[in-house]
Amino acid sequence: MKADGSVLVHSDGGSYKPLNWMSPPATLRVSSPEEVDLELGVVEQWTVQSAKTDDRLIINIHEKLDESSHDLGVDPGLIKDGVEADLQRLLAEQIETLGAGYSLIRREYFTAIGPVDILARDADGATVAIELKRRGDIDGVEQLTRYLELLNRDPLLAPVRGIFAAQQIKPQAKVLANDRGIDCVTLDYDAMRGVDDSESRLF
Amino acid sequence: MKADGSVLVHSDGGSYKPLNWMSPPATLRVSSPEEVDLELGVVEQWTVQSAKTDDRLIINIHEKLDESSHDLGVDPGLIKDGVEADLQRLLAEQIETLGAGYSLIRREYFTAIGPVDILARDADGATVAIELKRRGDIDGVEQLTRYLELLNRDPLLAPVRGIFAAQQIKPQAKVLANDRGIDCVTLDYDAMRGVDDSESRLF
DNA sequence: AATTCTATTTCGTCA
DNA sequence: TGACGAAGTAGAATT
Repeated sequence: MKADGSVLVHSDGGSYKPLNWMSPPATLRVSSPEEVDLELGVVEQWTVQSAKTDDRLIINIHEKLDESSHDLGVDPGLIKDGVEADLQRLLAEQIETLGAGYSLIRREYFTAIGPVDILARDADGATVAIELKRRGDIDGVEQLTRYLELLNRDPLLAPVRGIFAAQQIKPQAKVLANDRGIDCVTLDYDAMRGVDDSESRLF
Repeated sequence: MKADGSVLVHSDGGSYKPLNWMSPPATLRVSSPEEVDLELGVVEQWTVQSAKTDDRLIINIHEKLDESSHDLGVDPGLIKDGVEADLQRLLAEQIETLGAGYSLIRREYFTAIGPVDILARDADGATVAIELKRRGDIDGVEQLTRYLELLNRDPLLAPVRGIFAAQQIKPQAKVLANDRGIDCVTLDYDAMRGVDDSESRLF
């Protein structure tokens, strides 16, 4: 039973799909043989009632092997690493994708308002801040703009150019970026991964 | 962890789908900080390796709240009740679906070689054995044939006719049934359920 | 918020 | 056993 009232009935094998279940939100009512007339051999009956619909899951428990409950606190949610992070790693490794003579300064360059995805140097030695997104939207351009304002106040770095790199850039974002003097680069993830994987391929 | 080596990582909410998992068959290797250099705060690392592919799921465990293991024996598998059982209950209640003057003797009439789904009496008082299937296949006809042979040896019941009832009957099964003098009846589950539900409907 | 589309899908059915 | 489609799909991306 999960904190939201959902209940999963699993077998001791097979896939991740339960034999049966009740989706949240739901409430559990436990009945003992003293309260309710249960089938012989049933020590407890669980009635899991969906809060939204009239669906209910009724579980007859014949034997209890173990019982324990733990408050796991607020669910931090699943953070999927691997897509944007991969893209960042690949671009850092293949920084010359952006142009000949580019060199990496560092990934995740921390600033007061957050980390810049990639900080690099172009062929002329000028600093370049790169914002990476899987899909390039206006939000990303705004974010990069804020970083650029901040970085350009640092005399050791200024002047800092911006590059907005994504697998796909929305027309609106492209217009906004150009308006602010930010270059746009469309990345070919498959090609980049191909270059990266070449050494581990069999043929 | 299930008996087949599969591992599910669940959050304390959300649906039945795990945050991450490894499908069976798989093997688990547990590493402690003494054996392997683990990140700070990680007390144990689980490596779940798929037996078929090179996929592996690596889990860093930061805190153990509880740990227990139970041998649940051979998985009896999921038996879905409600479809064939429902059909049997409905037909027993609406036995006249088979013809005017039919009456129920009993459901699940036990014999030495297994239970006959429904035993009834027709308008002429003759005994009728009914085999129910969702989809009528040759197997079902064979099964009913065996029951009929047995039942017809009982002088109190003989002669016993057979009816093969299903929502859908395969042409091959129909031919075989006719050849053995067994009648075929196609059942309309929705219509039968409609009749049954009429009293519990709001309008 | 509603809709469309993908999935380490899983699971059943049919050929 | 493999192909094909449905799922109480779930979950993400898009409108």
